[in-house]
Amino acid sequence: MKKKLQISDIAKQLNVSITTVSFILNGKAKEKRISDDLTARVLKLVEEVGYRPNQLAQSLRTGKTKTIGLMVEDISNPFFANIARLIEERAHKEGYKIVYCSTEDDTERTKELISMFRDMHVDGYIITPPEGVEEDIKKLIADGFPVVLADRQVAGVDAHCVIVDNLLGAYNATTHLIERGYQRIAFITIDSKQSQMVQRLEGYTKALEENDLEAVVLEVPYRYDAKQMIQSITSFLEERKNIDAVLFATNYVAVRGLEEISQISPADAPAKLGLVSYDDHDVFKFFKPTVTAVAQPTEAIANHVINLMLNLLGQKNSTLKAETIILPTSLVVRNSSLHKTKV
Amino acid sequence: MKKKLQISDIAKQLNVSITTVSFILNGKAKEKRISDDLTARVLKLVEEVGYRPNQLAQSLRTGKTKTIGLMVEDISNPFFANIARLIEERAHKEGYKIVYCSTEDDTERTKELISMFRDMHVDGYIITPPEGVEEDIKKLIADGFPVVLADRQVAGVDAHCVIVDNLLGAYNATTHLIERGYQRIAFITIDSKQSQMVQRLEGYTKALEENDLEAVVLEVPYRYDAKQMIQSITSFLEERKNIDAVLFATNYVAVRGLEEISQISPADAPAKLGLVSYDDHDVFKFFKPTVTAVAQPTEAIANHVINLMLNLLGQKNSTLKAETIILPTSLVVRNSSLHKTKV
DNA sequence: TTGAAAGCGCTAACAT
DNA sequence: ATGTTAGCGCTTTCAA
Repeated sequence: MKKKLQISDIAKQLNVSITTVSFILNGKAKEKRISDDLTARVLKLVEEVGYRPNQLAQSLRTGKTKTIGLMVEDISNPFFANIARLIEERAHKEGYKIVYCSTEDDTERTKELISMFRDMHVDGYIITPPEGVEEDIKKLIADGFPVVLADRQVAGVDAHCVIVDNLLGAYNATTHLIERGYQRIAFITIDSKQSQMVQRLEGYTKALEENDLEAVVLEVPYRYDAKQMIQSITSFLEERKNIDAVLFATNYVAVRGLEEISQISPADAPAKLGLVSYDDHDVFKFFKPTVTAVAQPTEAIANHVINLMLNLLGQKNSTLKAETIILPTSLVVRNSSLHKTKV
Repeated sequence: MKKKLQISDIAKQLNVSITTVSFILNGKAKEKRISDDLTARVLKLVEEVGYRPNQLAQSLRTGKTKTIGLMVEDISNPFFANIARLIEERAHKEGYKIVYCSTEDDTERTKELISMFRDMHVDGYIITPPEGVEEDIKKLIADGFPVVLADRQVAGVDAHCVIVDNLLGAYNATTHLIERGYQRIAFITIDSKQSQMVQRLEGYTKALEENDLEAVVLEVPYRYDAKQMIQSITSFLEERKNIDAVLFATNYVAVRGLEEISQISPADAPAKLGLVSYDDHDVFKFFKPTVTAVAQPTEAIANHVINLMLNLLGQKNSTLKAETIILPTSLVVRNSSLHKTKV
């Protein structure tokens, strides 16, 4: 076990004080008017012997860990995985580490994770909040921590936030289906009061109302496992044979729905049933027919989130006024939403 | 900003010394024969005021962070995402935090991540190593850190390791295709010398040799993006029209391959071409025909990995003899590998 | 049974 | 321009 070097070892070898080394290492050489020569020698030795400051000591002393906590709903969902990857990349470039985890949209779990992050002394929090964590987030903000919410808002919490125009996205998707001749369009979503879900429902409803069509909504409990979800969707569709199109509120519900749909009647069901899903997904490119999706601008979301966070982190007091950034979605038209009669 | 409580605040309020509180908090009350009454009072106050010890200070003092570093190839690949989730769950129960990240099989990136983990003072390392990190891992072990390798071995490194029987898995998959009447079976893999890939190739080759069939291998550069990969697979298949089955060495190559195959001739190509992929994937259930896969026992892998790690962590000296655990795979037979003539 | 005090390795105010 | 030194908040030895 190679003994860990300390700053005192460096200082001793060069016959200078610890302070001097510390200043140089922290880029304060100029400011403290330390000779260029000495600065160079210190840096050279540090490099040679591979000295690395003890981060724990640094953090204990400065109160900063250079770490950002990132909590997404589910890191194995490509939508969140992508955003996480992009955020991490930027953060690293700026000298921040990211520690991330999945909330699984579980209130208790999320509270624990927030508490864990506090214990770890992360410098900032990026969160896709489930329901029921309003108070915890308010507390975070009240305690002066930089907080950026992503993907969804939290009512009554004045936090920086990056979301997409969910209402418009769902509205456009629905309108698209109507334009292609579909008339009995169902909306299959989960039983969540999260802002993004509520807004999608509103967009769907609005489009139908404008066209004097009737809304048919199935809310599947979020906690249902794959099998239960499929079952639920099955009986819903069974009982409403006249439905001619489905808009799924989110990709994982759509994936379950597709499993179901491809089983009912592998050959012709997809042909008869119009399909659109919120959130794109790899599977959609493989399904027959390929599935139309409301794609979210993951890159833009990630960029705005990390920019906001870095700004807050740069601030002395995180007193910037809370800013909500709303990004547009785009409709990726594939084969599952062609004109009804054309199929 | 609520002021953070310290251990001294607790001590003061109860008129006892810091030491006493510390002992009690660390479960040494009995050992130090502190009165049950006092113990109870301290615990009660701690609970009431919500005191939480400063982990940074604790770690600095004890040299332990109760954190395990987990580096997988790609956290957004369901295979790794699953393993990571299971490991994290167990680790939490044992009081450990997991900080994870993706190596993307990039040597330099991995070295940096190892170095980052060292800086963070993680207590143990779980790694799916890319090529070229032998020395870094040896160093970790030499320096006395608990290290567990997963999914692949590293030649010349005597580390604890959990893998599957890749040779047998590929052998069985190939034999399965042969039994169903396929004769010109290609193996599409990536140009990696990682143990698991080499072993899969060996299994494929062995099965062919035993049946006097000829091996036809395409090695796609790992660095290729989706488009390049597809292109590479396209020309390979174009030039070898007589191929009647393909064994993909890993799921993401298979996904690219399927994109290609479904495009060449959406209708009949899949029917004529036998398909099996190493690693299961959601997409395989949706493809027409559904794709046969060599499934890895993710749960067992995760369990063995975390058990090994916890054992090492419990040890005073990590001098346990390095142990390699080899788990069996299973063949999930779907429609893409039915008997050739039956299709 | 409990307490005083010495660090863990670093930063930065203060002194020179 | 560089050095001395007091902590950051905790654990643990040694003493009482």
